[in-house]
Amino acid sequence: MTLLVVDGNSILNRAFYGIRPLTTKSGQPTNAIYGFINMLEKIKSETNPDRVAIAFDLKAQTFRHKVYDGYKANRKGMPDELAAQLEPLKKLLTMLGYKLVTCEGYEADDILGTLSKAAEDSGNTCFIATGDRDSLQLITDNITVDLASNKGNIMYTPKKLFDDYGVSPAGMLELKAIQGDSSDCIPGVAGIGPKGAADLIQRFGNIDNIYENLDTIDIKEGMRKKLRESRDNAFLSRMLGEIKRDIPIDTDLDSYKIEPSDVEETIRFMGSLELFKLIDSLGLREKQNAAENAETPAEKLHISTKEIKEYSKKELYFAAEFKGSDITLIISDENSVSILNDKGAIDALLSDEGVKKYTFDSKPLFSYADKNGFELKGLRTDLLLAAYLLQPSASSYGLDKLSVSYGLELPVIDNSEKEIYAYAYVLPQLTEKLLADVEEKGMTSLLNDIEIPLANVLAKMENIGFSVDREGIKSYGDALTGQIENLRREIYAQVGYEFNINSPKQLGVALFEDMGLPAKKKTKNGYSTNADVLEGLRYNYPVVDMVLNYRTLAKLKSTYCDGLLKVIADDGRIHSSFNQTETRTGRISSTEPNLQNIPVRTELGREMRKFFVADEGKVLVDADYSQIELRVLAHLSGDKNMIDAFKNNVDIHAITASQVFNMPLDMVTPQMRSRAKAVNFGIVYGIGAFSLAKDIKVSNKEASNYIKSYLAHYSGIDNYMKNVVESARETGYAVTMFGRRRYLPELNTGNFNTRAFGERVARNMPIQGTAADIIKIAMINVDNRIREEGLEARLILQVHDELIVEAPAHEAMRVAMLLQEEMEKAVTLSVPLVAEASVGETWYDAKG
DNA sequence: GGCTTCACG
DNA sequence: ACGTACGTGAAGCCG
Repeated sequence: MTLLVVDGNSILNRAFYGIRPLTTKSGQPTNAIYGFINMLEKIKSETNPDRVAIAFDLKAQTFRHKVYDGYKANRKGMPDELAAQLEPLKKLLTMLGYKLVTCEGYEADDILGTLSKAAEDSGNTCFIATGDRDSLQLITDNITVDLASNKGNIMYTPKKLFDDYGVSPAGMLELKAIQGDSSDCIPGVAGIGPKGAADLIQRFGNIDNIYENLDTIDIKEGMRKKLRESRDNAFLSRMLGEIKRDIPIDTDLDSYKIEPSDVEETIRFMGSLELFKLIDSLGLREKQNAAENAETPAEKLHISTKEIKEYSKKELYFAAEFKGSDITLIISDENSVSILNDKGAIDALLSDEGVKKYTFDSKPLFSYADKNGFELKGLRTDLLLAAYLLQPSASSYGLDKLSVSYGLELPVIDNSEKEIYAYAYVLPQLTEKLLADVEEKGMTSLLNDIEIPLANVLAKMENIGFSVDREGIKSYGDALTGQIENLRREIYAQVGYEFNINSPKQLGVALFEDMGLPAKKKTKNGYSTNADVLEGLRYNYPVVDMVLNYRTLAKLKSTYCDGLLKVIADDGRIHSSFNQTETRTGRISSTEPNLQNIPVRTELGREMRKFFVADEGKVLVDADYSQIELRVLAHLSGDKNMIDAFKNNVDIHAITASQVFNMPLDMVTPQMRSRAKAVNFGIVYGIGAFSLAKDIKVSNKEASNYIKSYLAHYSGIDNYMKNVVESARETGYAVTMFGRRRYLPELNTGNFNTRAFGERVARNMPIQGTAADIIKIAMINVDNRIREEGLEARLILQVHDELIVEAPAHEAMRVAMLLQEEMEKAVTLSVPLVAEASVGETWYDAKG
């Protein structure tokens, strides 16, 4: 028998923060209820339990006011929107037949501990579903923790736990004894964090061992001292952190059978919460019909798997799994799922144009093909990209969620727990539904002609990487370390004592209390110490100047020097990941590392770019768009003045200044130009006088006059901005020139701030998004041209309005021309698109 | 894990 | 009267 114990509060929290706000027409929030039931269904499908208990904390509602030791409890009180969902959820769970368990005076953890022990003691298996890592101490061979994390659910068995943490389940508690846990007010050993704790427990097993031999074990003296001083806290922490396993609750497993109450009543209740999709996905209507007809409910679809050696049909619906350089295709094949492992057969299929391919997430396939020296041909769709276009604001695009939201039931696959088999199986149905949706919304060309070809380009960029000068970065970093240490000493001398300069809290106290500097802003945790605030003080207080310099250097050292050194691959190059489904506007993003925010604005930071180099005998060709967002705005708004300005190829910020300040062009001062530039940026971002004033340091009144004057001179833009918000409110979304959408439920909320935010986004997204569409088109065309012309050059990086190509030196001029040409003619607007290219051996030199 | 800060377009 | 510009990612601190 299998018991599933669900940590109700933990899962509820995940559901609440993981699902976008949903409410009924009357305003009752429902997102957490919806998310909870979906997650519960997913967990059940993973664990297949025949008994289910759902544990709830009794004191959850009281966190809001709870105070520990004079500090506000770390756990925030439940937001009202969440608290309002707790009782309806409990009622619904009960109607669906689940038993809820609470226990006065104990936490939900203790319920998990007690029930899992009861299950194991009676010779059964148990799954614990939670988002809280505390429960990992409960794991045994018969007790598995299904941990909900940002990356999906992870099944923690003793082995998986050891792989991830290097300790046994009991070791988790020992870890906690040392590192503590502030959210549960467990002190631990002061000064030792997760790393130190893990090292100690991996080497010595538990704190009893450590303390019995404290004087002789081989550890640093500092650590010995910390351990000695916190001895009592360590043992206390272990006691506090230990989950209880014998609290007074019903441990008879048979009490936890699932016994649904009246289906009709349940449907009515869910209907009142407007959870219609859930009624369907839980199959309640079928159950109701079945009950009415006294028939047995439809059985779940059982599917078998079979291994195959080849595949001969002309339509291939499949998911791919990668392990190292190995690939496996899981193919949806009539009433079964076929597994194809043969690399030769797979490569042949993937490169055969005649085989129409439908999959989810094509970038790894393009990458695989590129690494193996062939081209992926015949790809008809990528459902991940389709899902992104349909819902660009989603946080992730799991096939499970997708199936649920399109009303598809995932089948049970014989002899397998692998979800991917079920996902592969539903691909044909899902493809049909998703593509119909994409077509209906007018995004078919966006998907087929931009996003899918772009996935290929991005895969190749990831594979190629960017060559860097490792030794250069190291010595630059060493120089920084010296300067940082000097600054640190001087700051300590000025303040009069040592503290952690990296801690905004400690720094705020040092500057604004102990040194008595005039404080400006406060954050909710203390004084604000950001550059904006400190900048105003740096010329009067040398210590502030030092802190600002310290911050600059520390950032360069930790994020850029240390950060980049960590990710240089064996080939001496940095292979960033380019994410195509991350941003809500259509831009791509770059991670591990982020190569789209390498410093450039200050000379010291810009030095960093000297370490981004071309290989021996090659050069970098860098081209960027000039004012692409303002040009897009000119086009979208049709404003005559701005279109003329761009047609005449004048300095747009200077001409804006002359219009806003009502001056002849040759009378515009640099200050006026820079203020006009800020207004231009502000317009693109959705502008408010207050923020503009803060940005350019003028009064609110003055800023508001600038904006008025701007909109009077560019009346086309004024009109456009009004219309674009209105149309977004009516249709529910903002849209780019190429039909890319961003849904804006914010526009119809009652909250002023939320709505104002929605309005700014409605103004900004079409501009930023259209610019993103344009450079994507340019990337595809550049990549094609390079191949058609047989050049060795390769596109290696995109930074929103900038493309970088690495090319043999002799191709430099040709590539520079090609880049400029393809970027400028990517689309035709009512103003010219202008791109400028330059060449150099490093990124520093190649950037115009 | 959330907050603050700061790097980019 | 509200609170204050769009889009990202990484590092470090702390409850």
